[in-house]
Amino acid sequence: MEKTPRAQLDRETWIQTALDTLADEGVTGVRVEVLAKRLHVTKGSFYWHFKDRQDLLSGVLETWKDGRIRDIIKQTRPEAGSEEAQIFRVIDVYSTSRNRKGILIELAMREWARRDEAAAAIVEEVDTWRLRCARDLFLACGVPMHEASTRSMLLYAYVFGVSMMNYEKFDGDVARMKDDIRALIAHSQTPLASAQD
Amino acid sequence: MEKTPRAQLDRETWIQTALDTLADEGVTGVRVEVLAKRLHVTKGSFYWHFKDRQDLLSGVLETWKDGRIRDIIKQTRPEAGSEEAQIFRVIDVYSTSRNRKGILIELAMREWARRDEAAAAIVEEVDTWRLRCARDLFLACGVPMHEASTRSMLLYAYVFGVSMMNYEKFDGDVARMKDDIRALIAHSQTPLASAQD
DNA sequence: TGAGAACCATACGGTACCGTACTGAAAGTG
DNA sequence: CACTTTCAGTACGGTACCGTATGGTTCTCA
Repeated sequence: MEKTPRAQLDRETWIQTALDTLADEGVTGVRVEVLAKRLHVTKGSFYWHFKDRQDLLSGVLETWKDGRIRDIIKQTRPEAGSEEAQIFRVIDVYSTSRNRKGILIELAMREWARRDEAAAAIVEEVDTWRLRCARDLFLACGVPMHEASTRSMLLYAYVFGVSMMNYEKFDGDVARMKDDIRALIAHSQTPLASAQD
Repeated sequence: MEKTPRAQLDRETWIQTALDTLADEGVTGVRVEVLAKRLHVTKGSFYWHFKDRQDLLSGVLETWKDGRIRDIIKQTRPEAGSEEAQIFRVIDVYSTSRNRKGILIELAMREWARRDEAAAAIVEEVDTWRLRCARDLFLACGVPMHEASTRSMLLYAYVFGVSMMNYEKFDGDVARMKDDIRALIAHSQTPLASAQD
């Protein structure tokens, strides 16, 4: 991940390392000298590429925003007939244990946004894109406008919320519960059909 | 809130101040000298009441756990006939902008739990209590077991998730959406009835 | 009232950061 | 080959913490 002892670093490498650290430790954990140690250089390098720590953090925000918006557009690109599968996929991206790093970054960004105006603006922009794209999928499924808005909101609140819970000791069949919840969010009128078998 | 210049402090006061700071700044923000400044004393006081910073943090965890479990038990105490109202109330406690401080502490605890075993264990214990109590409410409404588990899980994932989102720019009628989501989570088979009017 | 306990202040050493100034090396360019 | 640009290292001052040691108050109660 971070070998190549003699290659020159660039802004992008620093930002990626900052994102890794952000996932593990939160914003307060992305510190100049810590990143430098992770990259096996000294901070002399850092202050060549960045004005100061805030400059790095701004770069992190931009990089994250661009990536998230690009991803959501790709995932919800119109594909007539497979809209429901796309909805399922959007749910799975952040609610299954795959993509653990993405989930951790997501949570760290929101923690950051609670205490920083700039981060809050970025998260709001990303959330708005996601909600609109998900709503369009519901609309393409024939769901009326207001209900489409409501379901996309429930969808994202659920995926972010579930990634924050510790439910291991609650119920053995978590997988089945998650399937049922996914169906409840995505389907229209007969939720929890699988609860009857 | 913190006047009374000559009153003696006790453990409880320090822990409450720590909880306030936790809500605002997260765990990394509860620092001994910062709390001391907030209480207008020096850390000489702190180290009389606590062995070290970790001792305080353990106290915070215990205090929070006890309060949350007491609250959830009170809120879900069997009241024949008003189970649905109780479910609504459980949703509202953490998904409306009232109780802002409680929500912030909740989020900070989960952030903490991601990086600390002890905090994770406490959050898991609290979550398990809440999920079980909510499930019992659904059972009292006549919902079958597995569906009751599923709905209580969706309930908490939603309330914690929505408290983390920035959706102001998405849809004007957030209040109506929240009502519909609440109905979708709580009611059985005809969700989003209000979407038809 | 005087001895001890309870509580807080002061002062200190140690660590982990940020940001700056300056030096040094390597790589590109005429 | 000089010469410049691009990058990284070293060294420094400053701040904000943690935890300890020790001393000073104020309260309690025999």
